Amino acid sequence: MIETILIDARTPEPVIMQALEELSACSLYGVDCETQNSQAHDGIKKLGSKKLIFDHRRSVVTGFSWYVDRSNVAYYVNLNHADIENRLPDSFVFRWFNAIPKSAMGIAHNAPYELTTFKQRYNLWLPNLVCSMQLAVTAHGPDNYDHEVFSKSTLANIRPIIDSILQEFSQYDPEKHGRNLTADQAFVYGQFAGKSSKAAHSYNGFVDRIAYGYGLKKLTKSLFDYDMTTYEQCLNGREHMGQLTGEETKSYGAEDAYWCVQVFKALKAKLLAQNPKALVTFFKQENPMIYVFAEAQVEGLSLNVEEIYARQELERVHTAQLLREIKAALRKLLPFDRELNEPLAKAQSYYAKSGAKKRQQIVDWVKTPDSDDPFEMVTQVSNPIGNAWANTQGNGRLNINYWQTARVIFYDLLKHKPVRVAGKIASDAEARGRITLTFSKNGETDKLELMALLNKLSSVEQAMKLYITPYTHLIDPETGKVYPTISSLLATRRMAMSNPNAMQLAKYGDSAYVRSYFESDSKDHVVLSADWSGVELVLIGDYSGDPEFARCFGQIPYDDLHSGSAADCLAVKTLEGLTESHFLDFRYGRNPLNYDLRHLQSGEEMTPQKYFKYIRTEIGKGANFNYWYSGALGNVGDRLKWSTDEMWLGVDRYRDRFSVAEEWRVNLCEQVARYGYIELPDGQRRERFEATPAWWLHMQRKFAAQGGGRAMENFSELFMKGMQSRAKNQAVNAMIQGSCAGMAKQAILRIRETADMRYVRFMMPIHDELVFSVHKDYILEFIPILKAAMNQQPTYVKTLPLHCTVAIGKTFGVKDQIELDEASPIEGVIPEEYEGKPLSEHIIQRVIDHIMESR
DNA sequence: ACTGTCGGCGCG
DNA sequence: AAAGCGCGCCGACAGT
Repeated sequence: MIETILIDARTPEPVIMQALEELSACSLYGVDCETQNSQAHDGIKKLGSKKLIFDHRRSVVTGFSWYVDRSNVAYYVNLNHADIENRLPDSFVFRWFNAIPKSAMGIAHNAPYELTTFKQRYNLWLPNLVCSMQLAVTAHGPDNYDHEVFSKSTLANIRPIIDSILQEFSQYDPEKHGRNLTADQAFVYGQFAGKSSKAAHSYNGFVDRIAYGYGLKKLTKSLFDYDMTTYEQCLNGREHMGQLTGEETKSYGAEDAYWCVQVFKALKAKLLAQNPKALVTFFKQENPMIYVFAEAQVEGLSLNVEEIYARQELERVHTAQLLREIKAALRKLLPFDRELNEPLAKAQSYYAKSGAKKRQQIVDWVKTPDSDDPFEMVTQVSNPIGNAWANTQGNGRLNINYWQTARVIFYDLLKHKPVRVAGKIASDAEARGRITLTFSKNGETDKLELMALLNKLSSVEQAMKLYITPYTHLIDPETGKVYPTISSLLATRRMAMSNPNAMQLAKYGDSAYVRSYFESDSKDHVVLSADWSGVELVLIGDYSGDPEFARCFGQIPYDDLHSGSAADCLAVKTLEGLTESHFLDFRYGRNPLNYDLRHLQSGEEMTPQKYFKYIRTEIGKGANFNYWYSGALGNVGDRLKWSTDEMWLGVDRYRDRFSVAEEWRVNLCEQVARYGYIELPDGQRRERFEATPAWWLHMQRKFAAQGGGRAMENFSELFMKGMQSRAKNQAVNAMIQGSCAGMAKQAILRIRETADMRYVRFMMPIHDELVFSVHKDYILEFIPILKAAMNQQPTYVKTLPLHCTVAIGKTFGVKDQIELDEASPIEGVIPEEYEGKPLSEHIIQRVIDHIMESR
């Protein structure tokens, strides 16, 4: 590290002048700001106990640091530290800002944060800023590591679960059992191999430990073997940065400004040597997005605050009533058997351990008298509604819908045979569906009633805990807005959103209403959303050159790929001998061969039209994604109740239709197995060392070093096989989703250049969808600009035409959004003859007027 | 009281 | 032989 100089009210002017002169002559500098969030609004503070969220509208900049490349000093400025008398006024920030040369490049780690803060507090956009964290994302994935380090690291982290692995896999025979694991085997396998587990004992945990990482401290460690001071060390027990003096903070603050430059230079050099194409993409595509992210955060999203609180009120009353009914329904079904359910106790250790306690809690609650008061009623048991209302936690109380309780109810009290998915006992929505079906077949009405009530409760709980409650905490009381963070730090370089994540708004089902709480920026704006049509599949078609894809996607409007896949899948056994043209008959209500059309889960009879729509999406679209990202049809097969043989028969059928694309997929898998990475057309790579034979050998050695003999060998082979095929699937997925993400970024950047941004604001990306707030008088002009930006993608798509559809509405609500390219008639606005077709400009104007009148 | 882990579910 | 990928977020429990 280098020397750091504190600049505060005591600093002699010549020192300041010298520092600013150095800055004004530089071409590269690092910058970092320190903030404290003690002024955050109450809602965010409430969330503060669970996770750190910045209320950037109220954050106080305690100071900032900068470092000029190759200098021997870094500076830290006291703006709002505890030594009040030494603070410098805001004017210093402007003086500093003005000293930055126009041509200089600034580096910050997590630059959107610096951008947002300087904009919010001083109304300054730091120019030419480059994010060293974003560069790390271009340089490596979140789960990539130095192969040397990988080779040297032992698998010691597996030790906590090694006994259960050996125990469960002692009787496992790969020849005989294959993928058919018992519940306990599946559990322990999942503990180590789980895709989304970050547990220390898991493989992901192992990788996490050795990964380069994205955080500045981890990168500095992995690139320079330097241990930076941590935030906690710097705070040293104090609550926030504002409680430290400038002197106490200076070296911590300045470290960041120094090291982000070093990280930038190291990663840039590495990319220049290994993959210059990706470096170009970084500067022209990935890094410019940091300004988009910062702008989106500064502006935030407008919410209908009144409706949110009204809904909260309503659902509280609703939940109280549901709980009364659930209690009554349970009362009818009690008591439990005297003894615990033996097979369940064997299959589920938590049940053996605490099943009796759960039973007792249920019995006790049922005995508790109901209350007419909703608050009392919803706080009798633990649930997201009551807990948010009373501002409390579960604290060991009964939660009716918690998976353990649910399983005690389903498999103990109601005596349903445990539903298993891949060996593991399940209690999710699908399992509940199957259980309901059984009770329905048996005519067990009391049990059916309970199931229905529990489903209702879980639906309300989900909407409240995922949307309503967090929103009430995140809404800024002054603006009625939320200020989500958008980032692109994912393995595929897709974008993500958090606090709140508006990408995960329900579109169907009971909580779809939440979407309508998201509003345009002002009363004379609309929410405009544009979706690419089938873009992931179009890309597979484009990259592979497959003639069947070309037939489908070679012209606008596209033909329908999902129906053909759906028909193929149904033909395997559900509707034997079904052809695509017979399936298409269903769309128009025809069923000349009198097929028996039923819902796959409930068995309910369906009209041909409804069946068509349902199957096309669930099975057709499902099969397409299932296949290309897995090389098989496991999910679809489960839904269609296929045996293994039937599944592979379905796969053969599917592959036959797309033999060229299949060859492309296989080649891509071979590529990643050979080179350890795949490369997108923009040069960005996704590394998957896990796909290579070298990885296999390393892992074999690592497992062997852990001992355990035959059982461990069997376990490890099962894992390694699974991991290798997963890595290949990830490569295919990264190729497609990564390209889509690049297209979305290109489109957003292009729109900022070509549209009049005084009348349009980018609200958020939703992967294949871009959402804007647009002034009513600018919509007609904007749409062609938008479509050109989205559909002209020379980097990614070479042969097939791209297509997108636009919808506008008063809100983002499903019912409010009016489709402009696949119209549904509205009386007096959209004439009948436009059904399913694009609207003329004249009619679009009528739609706009219609929306404005409805305000 | 805090952390790590897990099941579950919303989206593309 | 093979058996979807990518996320963010919540709440309960177990271990400390």
